[in-house]
Amino acid sequence: MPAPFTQRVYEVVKQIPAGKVATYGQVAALAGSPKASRAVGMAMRHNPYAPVVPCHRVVGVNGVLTGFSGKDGLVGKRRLLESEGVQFSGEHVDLSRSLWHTEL
DNA sequence: TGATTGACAGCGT
DNA sequence: CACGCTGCCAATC
Repeated sequence: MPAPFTQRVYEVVKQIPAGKVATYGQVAALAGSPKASRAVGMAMRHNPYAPVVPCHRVVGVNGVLTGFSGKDGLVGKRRLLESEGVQFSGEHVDLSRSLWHTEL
């Protein structure tokens, strides 16, 4: 049983709609700690709730697909996100169009 | 049980 | 505009 914070992160990430992405900082903030972005990454890496938690929809601060499952694997997930409707700009997500608007 | 690392983010130089 | 340092939370050794 991981920390309650991890569970909160899991619930937040779970709520990310298809075609959009959220940053670690955003998820961490919604989880209750804006500075716990690293802990969010930890939770995603271990992903004890996979595949319930779409960790591929969680990106870095600039929408950079960092981590996940290997550098090469990012390419495939990038296409997957595009299939969901996420707009990509080169090696990063177009946050201007596909950043998850949590305030809705 | 204690110390270090890790899928990050923000501010300063 | 690019690079470096610090702060935070959780997990692993």
